[in-house]
Amino acid sequence: MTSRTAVSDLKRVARVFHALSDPTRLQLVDLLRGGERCVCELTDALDAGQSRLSFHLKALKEAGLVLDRRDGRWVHYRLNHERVEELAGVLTECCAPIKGWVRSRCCA
Amino acid sequence: MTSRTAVSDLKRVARVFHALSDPTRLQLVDLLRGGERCVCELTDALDAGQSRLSFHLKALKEAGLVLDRRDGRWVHYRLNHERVEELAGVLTECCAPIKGWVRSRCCA
DNA sequence: TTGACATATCAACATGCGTTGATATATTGC
DNA sequence: GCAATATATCAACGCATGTTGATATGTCAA
Repeated sequence: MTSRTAVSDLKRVARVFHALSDPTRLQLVDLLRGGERCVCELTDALDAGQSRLSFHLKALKEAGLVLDRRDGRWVHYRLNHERVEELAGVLTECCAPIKGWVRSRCCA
Repeated sequence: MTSRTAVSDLKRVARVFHALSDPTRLQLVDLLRGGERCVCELTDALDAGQSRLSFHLKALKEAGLVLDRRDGRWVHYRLNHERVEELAGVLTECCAPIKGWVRSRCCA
């Protein structure tokens, strides 16, 4: 046994981290901390092109980090707090050192 | 004021998240949770090419997520728990909804 | 000093990602 | 239905990233 985490899980987690690996998307997440926002609000706040925002919102949505809701001609996005919390948990686990884990010393 | 977080910070954070956006690197982080490991142990565990591992370890190192230590002809890598904890903090902040933040409704 | 070993770096390549501008798809009000 | 508005998707482009195999660097042992 070399690892305690399935590779398929790692791929999934990697995709979520990738969604957070872009400054524009982090700005979006930051804005959404304040609550639900429609795309036009986000476009104004970031002063970014419409297709560009749409691209990044899609990336966040596919990673499960945000949820959307159509309201008439507008679409509102909000943080998926559960998923963000889950991800924070993954990182917190890394800070807790594993005890009783047999060290395989290949080199002295 | 559109955001509460400086863009320069976002770029820095984005780079760290990017380091975690690859399954191989997540596997490395997972292995390092068990403590310090030399490169040959990691190469064995992942059954990966040597230059490939070196590439990914460099990425983690430049993101500040791991630290290295030369010991004779071997190099040992370990998690930088402080940095991982810091990143977990960034995510935890996102889960705490911001109160008293005036909503700018551009659309009803 | 020479040879073996551990690790890092490099060059070349293929693939993926983010940007932009154009077009498509709702939805509303007239 | 038609025009206007909000958002999504597409195509094309350039750039970054991950992989591989070859080479360089550093360290030890004989």
